[in-house]
Amino acid sequence: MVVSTKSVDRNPRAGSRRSPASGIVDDSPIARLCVQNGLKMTGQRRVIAHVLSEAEDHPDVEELYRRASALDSRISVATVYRTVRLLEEKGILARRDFGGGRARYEASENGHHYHIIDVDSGRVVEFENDEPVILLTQIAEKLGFDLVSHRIELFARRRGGSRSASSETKAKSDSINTETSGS
Amino acid sequence: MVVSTKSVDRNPRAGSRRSPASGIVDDSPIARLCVQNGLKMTGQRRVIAHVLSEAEDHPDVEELYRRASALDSRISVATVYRTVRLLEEKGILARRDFGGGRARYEASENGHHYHIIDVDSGRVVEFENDEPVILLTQIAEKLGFDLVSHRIELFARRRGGSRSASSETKAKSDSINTETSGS
DNA sequence: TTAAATGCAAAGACTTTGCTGTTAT
DNA sequence: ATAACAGCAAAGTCTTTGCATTTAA
Repeated sequence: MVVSTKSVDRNPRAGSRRSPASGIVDDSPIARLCVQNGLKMTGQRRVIAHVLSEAEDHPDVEELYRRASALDSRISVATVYRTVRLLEEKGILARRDFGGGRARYEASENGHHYHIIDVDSGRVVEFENDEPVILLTQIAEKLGFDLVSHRIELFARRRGGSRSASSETKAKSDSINTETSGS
Repeated sequence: MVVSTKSVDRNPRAGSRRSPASGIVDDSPIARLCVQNGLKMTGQRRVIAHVLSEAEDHPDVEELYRRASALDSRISVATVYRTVRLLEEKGILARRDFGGGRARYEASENGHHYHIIDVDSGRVVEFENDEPVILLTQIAEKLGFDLVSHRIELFARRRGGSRSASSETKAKSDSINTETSGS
């Protein structure tokens, strides 16, 4: 969906820069986090940061490369790989595994949430809920552990009717990645 | 640990066979499941089935190959890969992903349980608990889904004291696979 | 007898890396 | 000026597969 910010670059010295190849890439939340983490903001990195910030789904490297390339062709997949790795180490990005062999990414700043994968369509829906972490923390405790992190993925099928989600739910549907989720 | 059954092959026609190369492999629970699923019981498959049945941990293909080869050298990794894939399709094996790039396996017949990965040692401890599935089923329902399956992994650290697990817990510690789980 | 299974090596899919040139600071 | 970064292609890791051969049923 990529709704770009498109603010005009009125003041070149105000920190807001753009990629030499296209004028549509501006500073983004993730680009700012990069700076805060002492990373150099190259044109490529700025584009990738922009793509990541705009992403409302969980793109894999190939998809990120596709989107970034569309904005600036001077980007190689190696750079995308290196960038997501770096950003993951910095805690800016979170790597996900929804099955299908390739890693998928999303901004950490999106807050903590879980994923439910529609087994029929491959679509990923996010949801927030405090109960799992409470339960799992208790379980870990009973086993003599302190919970450091956890992973939950639900694989499910849309129920017949289309009863919409309850109020506490924020459901962001993924774009389908022609996923190779075959048997 | 591999505590082999070692029953002497007194009656060659009684269905209990062994690998031509070594006398220690006999029918195993998983071998029986193979037969029930109409699979041919070759010497290699019998050995692999035996190894899987004896495994108390979650070996990856390389480890399975190592253990199987120790019992019968006429086994190739390709066969191990093909076998675990086949057995997974038949529902006999469950594939796990504990992070680290390689798939790990365990017998499905071990029943439903979850895993807690010790982030310090890499050891995997199993535990049973009915609450997560109840909670997650409810959550899925609220989102308009019917839960098909789910995945839960806890990453945790042993708590200072060694307060043992509560009564409802069956903790099976994994052998450490020199896991490359470092970031 | 014959479909299934195996071995071996080649190939695939995804990811990392060595090296050299470029660039943000 | 210089450490970080990027591109490219080679290499690495895990897994699958084509093909000729063997084998269980």
